[in-house]
Amino acid sequence: MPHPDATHGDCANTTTLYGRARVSAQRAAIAEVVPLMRGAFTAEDLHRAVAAHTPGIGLATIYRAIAAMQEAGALASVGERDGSALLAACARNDHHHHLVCTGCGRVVGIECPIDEATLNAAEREGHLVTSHQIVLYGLCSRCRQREGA
Amino acid sequence: MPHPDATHGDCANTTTLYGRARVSAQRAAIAEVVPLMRGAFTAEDLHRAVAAHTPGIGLATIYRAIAAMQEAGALASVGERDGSALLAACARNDHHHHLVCTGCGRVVGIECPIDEATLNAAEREGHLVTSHQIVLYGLCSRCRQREGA
DNA sequence: TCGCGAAGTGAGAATAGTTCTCACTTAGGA
DNA sequence: TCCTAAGTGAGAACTATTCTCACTTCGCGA
Repeated sequence: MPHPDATHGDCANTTTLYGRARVSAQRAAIAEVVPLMRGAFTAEDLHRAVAAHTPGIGLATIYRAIAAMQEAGALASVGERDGSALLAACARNDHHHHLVCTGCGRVVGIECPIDEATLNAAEREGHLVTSHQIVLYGLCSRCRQREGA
Repeated sequence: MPHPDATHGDCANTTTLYGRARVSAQRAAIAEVVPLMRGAFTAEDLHRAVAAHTPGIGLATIYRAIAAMQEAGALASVGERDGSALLAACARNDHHHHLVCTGCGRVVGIECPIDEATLNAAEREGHLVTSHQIVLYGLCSRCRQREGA
């Protein structure tokens, strides 16, 4: 049951997040919360966070919104924690990957670290690479500074 | 209940596959089947294949062996299919990654496609990369030839 | 050869993340 | 105002994986 007084539809942000999918009040609420999530989060984390703003929102709605956002490239899966998928919001729309900070859990978007030439090495072996999935693990700049201090 | 007449323990192959873990008859049977698996496979696929040689082997045993082999680096997770984890046998022990062929499902071990210099770019932004996980998707040499033909 | 403790096993119950179903509501175009 | 497609909440269903339990086996020292 979409909340009657929530904003929806014409929000520029949400159209980016959901692609061409219809944007209801619930999805708009989710779209507002996602960029505020710190680091990688699970579907349940997101449900809790959204429910704080929009009480009564169903878990199924969360999963449906996640699927729509993943399809639109606004959300990425960056591994798993305790058996549930870890998600991260994508602030950028271009081709990029993620660095998951093992210190604070924050997820940072980074340039694609695959060198074209190196990628061609696979081609020299006869393979044709059409897509790839990369997750880097390490320390973000903040945690690194904190460790150094 | 380990099968009384199965070989175990002193198989050079299995010690590589399981690291320092104890190698029972069941695990030896699994170790024999894993290299024969074509392409990526699920735990259930492996269970079926092993059960053909060793009837009655439990699914829990399969999962335990998978965990041991992953720890030993003999088995890698290369994504998922229909909600279950996709696994691939690692023929090599050095640092490498996998190309999952979208044509035949075969998994090929490939050199790490991350250029040191490019990886350092993340470092220039202040991040410290300690590990990474890469899966490439595309066509293996065989499928590419078949498509070209 | 025996005894002992650690580790592996099969069966199946338990857990939990995710998906599906259903009746209903809403958006938006004609 | 209708009509249709799509979204919603609730909760059941599904299913991959883990856990528990009683038992067996291995490895090693005496």
